[in-house]
Amino acid sequence: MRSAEFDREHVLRQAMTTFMQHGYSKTSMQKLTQATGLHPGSIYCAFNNKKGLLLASVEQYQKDKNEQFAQLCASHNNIKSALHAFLADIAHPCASSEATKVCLLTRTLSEIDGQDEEVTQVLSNNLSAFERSLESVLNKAMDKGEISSKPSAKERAQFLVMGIYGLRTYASTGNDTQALSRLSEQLLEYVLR
Amino acid sequence: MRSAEFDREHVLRQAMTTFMQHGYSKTSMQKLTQATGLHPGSIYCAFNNKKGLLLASVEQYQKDKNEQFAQLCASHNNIKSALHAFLADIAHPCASSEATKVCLLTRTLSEIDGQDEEVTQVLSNNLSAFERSLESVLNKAMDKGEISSKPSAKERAQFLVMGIYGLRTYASTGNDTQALSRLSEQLLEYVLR
DNA sequence: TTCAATCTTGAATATGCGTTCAAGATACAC
DNA sequence: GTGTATCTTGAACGCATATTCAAGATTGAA
Repeated sequence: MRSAEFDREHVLRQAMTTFMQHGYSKTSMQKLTQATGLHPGSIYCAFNNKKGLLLASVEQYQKDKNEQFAQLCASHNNIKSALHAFLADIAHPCASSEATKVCLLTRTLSEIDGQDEEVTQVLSNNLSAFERSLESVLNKAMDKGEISSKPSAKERAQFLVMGIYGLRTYASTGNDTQALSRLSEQLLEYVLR
Repeated sequence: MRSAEFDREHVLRQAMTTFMQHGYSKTSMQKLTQATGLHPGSIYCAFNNKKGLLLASVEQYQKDKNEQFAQLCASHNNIKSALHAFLADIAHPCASSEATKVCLLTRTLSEIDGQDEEVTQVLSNNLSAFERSLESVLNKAMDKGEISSKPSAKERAQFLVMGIYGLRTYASTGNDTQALSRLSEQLLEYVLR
């Protein structure tokens, strides 16, 4: 026997960055071999094809984002400061030109829309899973009496998710940092009203 | 002499629909020749290249959207019903599977991001022009005393635009019509607060 | 040390793409 | 009616792409 030589997580993080930077279709296999250090044959052996590598990258992305979010929640003792930090983490890179300014899930979903049912499903599922995890955080805040129960956690979570999508797109139309942070504030104010 | 035989506006509307349906890079010249009825040579003669056809389509799209918006504003006597109708026009196709469910400007911007400076500029300019026209409508509503002047027209317009971007992305994650119209309501409520 | 199982390598393949261009068709001026 | 300027046509071109595969390299067990 002989085991694979590459570090799967490392490869997937390099791949996801490349996908975020150039989008799915403009990320050529050549770019992927350069970014990951793997040769075409190895990629095809480990992930079937380009789409397989995308799906594996998406899985890794979601895993990383979930961990980040859990840590962020653990390090704040009230929902307002937690979500404030969360939105700042989104808005700040948005105004920069880093690859991480976009969301792998929404960018790919928008690009792939109507082209591949499987990828669309996976992305949608991951996005709604994250909405539910926001909902659960809001529910906990209700239990602790930090926010009222009148607009339900679900409604709040939906509006927040919509706002995040909007923020990201808004940021891509030109980096008005001032407006972006003002919009984040207003969004948070409304969600925690 | 001899004049061109095709109807430019018709051709551009067919092209823009194709671009909205498949995205820029997956819209092949073959698809465009089928959709427009023009042969490759004619397209290259009239629009230089694929990118030129995109830019011309974007111009036509913006012109059409501006006309629609002006008519919509003219047919409502208060801002609330006007914007309500406007959001409904956005949200309803979003929940369907028509090509018009996406916005040519944002979809293309997201796909092209970081690849072509000229297209990025044109799209961003068009989007902020539309934000300003929303701002102007809000200003008129202030003059008529329909809304207070406290959150400025600019701030309201920015939040509304962010919300529209968010609505569109939210819609693309799965067509929960119920949630979509509820989100529209909340958005409107907050913008006209 | 030997051998076979497995992984790595990267050139080769087939396909689809945007673009060009020379030949043919057409319309208008005279 | 004739000539010419212009438009239309679509086959052909070069290029980039995703994918394959057979040869070479490496591992670990016997």
